[in-house]
Amino acid sequence: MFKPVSAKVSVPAVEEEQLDFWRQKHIFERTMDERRDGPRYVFYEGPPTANGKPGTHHVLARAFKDMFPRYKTMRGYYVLRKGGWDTHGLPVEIEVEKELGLNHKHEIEAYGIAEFNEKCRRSVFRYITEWEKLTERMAFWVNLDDAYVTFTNDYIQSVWWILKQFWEKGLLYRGKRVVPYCARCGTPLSSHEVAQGYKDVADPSIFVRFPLRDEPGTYFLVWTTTPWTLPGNVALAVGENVDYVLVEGPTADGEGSERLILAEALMSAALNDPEAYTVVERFKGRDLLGKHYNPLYTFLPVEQDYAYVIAGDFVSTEEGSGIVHIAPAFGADDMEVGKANNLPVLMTVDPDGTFIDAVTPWRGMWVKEADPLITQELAGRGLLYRTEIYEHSYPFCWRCDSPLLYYARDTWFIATTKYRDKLIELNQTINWVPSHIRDGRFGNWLEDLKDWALGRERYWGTPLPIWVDDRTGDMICVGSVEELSRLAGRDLSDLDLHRPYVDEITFPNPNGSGGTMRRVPELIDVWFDSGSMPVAQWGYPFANQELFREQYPADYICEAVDQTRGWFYSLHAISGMLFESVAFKNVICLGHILDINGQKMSKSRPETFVEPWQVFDAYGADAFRWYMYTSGPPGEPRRFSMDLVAEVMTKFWMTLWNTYSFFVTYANLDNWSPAQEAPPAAERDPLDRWVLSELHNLVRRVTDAYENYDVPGATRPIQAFVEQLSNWYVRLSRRRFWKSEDDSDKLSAYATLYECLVTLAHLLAPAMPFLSEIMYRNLVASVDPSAPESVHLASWPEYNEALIDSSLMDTMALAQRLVSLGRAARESANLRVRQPLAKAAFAVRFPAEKEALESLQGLVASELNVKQVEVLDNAGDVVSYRLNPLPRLLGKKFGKDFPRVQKALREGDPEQVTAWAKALLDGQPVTVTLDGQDFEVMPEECEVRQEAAEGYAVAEEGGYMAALSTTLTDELVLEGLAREVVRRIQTMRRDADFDISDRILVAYQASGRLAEAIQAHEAYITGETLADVLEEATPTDDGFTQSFTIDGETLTLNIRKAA
RNA sequence: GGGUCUGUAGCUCAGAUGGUUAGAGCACUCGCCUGAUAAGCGAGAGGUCACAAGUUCAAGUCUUGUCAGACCCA
Repeated sequence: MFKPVSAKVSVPAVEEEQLDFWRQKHIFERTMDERRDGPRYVFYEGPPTANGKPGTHHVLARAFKDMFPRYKTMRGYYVLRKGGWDTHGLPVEIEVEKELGLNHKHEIEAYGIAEFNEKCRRSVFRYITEWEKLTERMAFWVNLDDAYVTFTNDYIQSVWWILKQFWEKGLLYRGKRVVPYCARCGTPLSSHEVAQGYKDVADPSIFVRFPLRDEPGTYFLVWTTTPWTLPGNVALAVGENVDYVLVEGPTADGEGSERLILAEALMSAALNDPEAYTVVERFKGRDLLGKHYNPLYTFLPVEQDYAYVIAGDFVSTEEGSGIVHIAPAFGADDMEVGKANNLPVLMTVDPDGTFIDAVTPWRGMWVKEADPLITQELAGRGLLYRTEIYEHSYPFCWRCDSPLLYYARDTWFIATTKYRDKLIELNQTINWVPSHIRDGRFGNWLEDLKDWALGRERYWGTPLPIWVDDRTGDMICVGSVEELSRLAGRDLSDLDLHRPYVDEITFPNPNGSGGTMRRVPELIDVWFDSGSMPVAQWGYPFANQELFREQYPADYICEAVDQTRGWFYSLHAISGMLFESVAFKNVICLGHILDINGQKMSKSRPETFVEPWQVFDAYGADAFRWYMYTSGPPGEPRRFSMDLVAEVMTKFWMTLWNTYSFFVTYANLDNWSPAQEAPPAAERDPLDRWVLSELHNLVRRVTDAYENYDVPGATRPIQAFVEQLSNWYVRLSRRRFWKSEDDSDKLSAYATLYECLVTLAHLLAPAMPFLSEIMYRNLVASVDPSAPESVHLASWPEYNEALIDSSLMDTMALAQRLVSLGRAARESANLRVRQPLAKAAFAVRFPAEKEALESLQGLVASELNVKQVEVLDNAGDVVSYRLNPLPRLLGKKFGKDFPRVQKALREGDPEQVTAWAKALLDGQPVTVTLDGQDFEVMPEECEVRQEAAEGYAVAEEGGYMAALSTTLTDELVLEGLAREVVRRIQTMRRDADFDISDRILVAYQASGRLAEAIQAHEAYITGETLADVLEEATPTDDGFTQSFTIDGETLTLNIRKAA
């Protein structure tokens, strides 16, 4: 006996039961323990930060992370799933600053770095319980008890070790980098801080004349919105392929003429009075390269050559003049072309945002305040051409609201560019899903690789382990606590490796002749932390050397697509530079979750915001997960709402549940068990053979999809199969289960449906861990003591090629199509399905289909409730023909002539068409002659459509036709009425809440033809309704009584349970 | 400003290699069926396949451009 399964079910309740079972039996731990000798499959968990609540997008990522470890476990692999937490970085600091009401770095230092960092450490796990609850509830199996945590000394020490490897390879260096910088707060801002602070503002912008050194009276016309950067100017940039012009026009005072160089496309926008100028010469940007101009200012000494024209691919002809002023200290592009051309960096501004003393006219002045004064000063020298107001969006500090400056700071870099070719080469071996990421978003990023700016001037993070001699500048990179202890001359194994404690460690220069070594103030980028996890999660190389080797690199990782430049990159770069190996072999990049309107889901729009727990509580985790897998390609953004999960519930979860419930109900009634012998598959009913063929084909498809990391391919076909199983196989087989004789057909039906359900439980296990477990435990584990206790400990199913019969599958698809057409024909003639008809005739497209139809005629006949099924008879039933040449075949064959041939066949003379049609149906080729040219058409190249004669109800689609004979004999009418009576008794049984196996007594009173029908079909009616007695009698008060009118006849029925 | 991706019915999505009259599910209307079902079946309505040019006998599909959205970078 199986445990009874009610069709009514509370999904969250049954899922909670499974959670209890897994907890009590330690199933998750056992998925690893029992596979310990298996081959390794390695999954890396991209560490989330637990200082915010997990949301729907986390369910998405975790659902995708979970399925492959589960699948591979079922394939016999040992899959260690170590969790991890990302704990350092600015987002954590910002939370704590808010909490403490701190706004500036100096306030943090006044508060105390030790206390501040202690707050950070504690705040990291603020929502850890929420994360753990969510992870468990959705059944993401990852080991959180033994998770790696990036703030531990062991982790930091491994990161230090990596940095030291890079140091020894000469990859760590100090250089200048332009960063968005708030001068008032004295700190650079990270990109997400900058993104918060954009505002639309109107700034003054100016066009300035830069006089050519060798051509007096000629000027470059240059546009800028930041006059304060002009004292830092060292070059001008042009687009090499942009068209430029030299124009001549009047000077401002109208007393002479001057010559200006600017982009041709911008003449009308940039020139004061474009009509007044004439073009003297045209050239490309590249013709201007190297031309010198006289610098506007010379506040700082310069040794190398400068103040000439260079090429910049960022030069735009959308606005300005097409000639861009370059100040490497104050722009990222500027810095880059400056480096490339060996230009100086003129640092004219102090870190507090005021001009340095050397800039004498404006020394000590806040740069933005100096803007109008500089403009004035240029005007005084006749170099100002024009001023205007420019509206654009500009970033402001989100804390203090002052405008950010782009400002060059000294910082530490990793020379990733030295490994660029290696990283590109390694990337080619990674399987990216979707595949375009490899050479697109990620590949482009590697092509444009810049050195990794590693340093952060902050507090809560991994300290950069470089100590500098305060006298000689000698540097040491420390790679372990042991090494630091040795240098400091004392045991530091208990030292907290964070600031401020690590800053307090100083020591004399080990070369004996220097001063004191002190740590540099920087921390490192948190992305370096998470990218180090393949090594640092094990504390390698200080511990777990074996484990590391066995768990590197990862077979599979999965995160959202924004990690392309985040974790995916940091993993890849560190791994490539450290080991010249990839860190991961397969990766799925997920698109983002959007709300139902296609906008980013936000709590500020509560009507479209969905919390994960709402979904778990309403529909459970399986339906939630299933939606994520099946709703579209993984890399695409997906819209999300409760209703979409509800659809999964009714269309898939419930359909499968009820098929399962149906099976268990009848198997228990019949005392069936899987131990009972059933006929071999080949000897079973065609319906059984068909569904088994579909099943084994499904196993093949799903397995292939899993092997290719194709998630929709591993899930959507299961849904389609379940639909077929429920609405075709079970619906058509129902009678086989409730026939009372224990014959071999019934055993075949049970064995077939059982195999389908058990196989489905396995195929679904990685995607729907709950429902698959419920089914498996009841159908398998409860009856077979030797079977694994959980489906997640079981083996993945194998398919049997011999059972896959593609012609049977085609045949069944044809039968379904013809039945559907037959129903449409009934509809058109208003013939209800309960009314039996004498005949259904079909037109099919190919001779093979004729045989197929014949092999399933019983099934088609019973579905359509007709006595006879046949293929249309050309002689009698068909009145006309139409021809439909098939473009796929004939288009290629006839090329340009195809449209003419097509027209001739489709719209030709009816007599000719009939002759052609008959020939084609006989398998003969026909020849179409057009303008003396012959075109031979083979039977398979042209479809023949047939139209039925009078007396048929007809429906047609795509070359197929169903024709139902509409003539009703007395006999058919009586049979139809008997079915009406059966249906009404069945409805009454159900309304009376009888058990499906209860036997009943029926009394009736009926008029005319109804009475006749009941008498004629008494055995049929009693058999269908489990009636012991069917007698004409006056209804008593006993039992249930109801009256009906059917086709004008009256009927009163009384039913009660038999004793 | 640059890169990658996307745009097919009111909604969610399918539509190798160009080829018949562009499909499914949901939702809506009408009808049917029901000893498993939160169900099932049939019909109706709903599409200038974002737009425009081009290649081709033939374009949702290929090319180019434009527009819109998402993400990343600047």
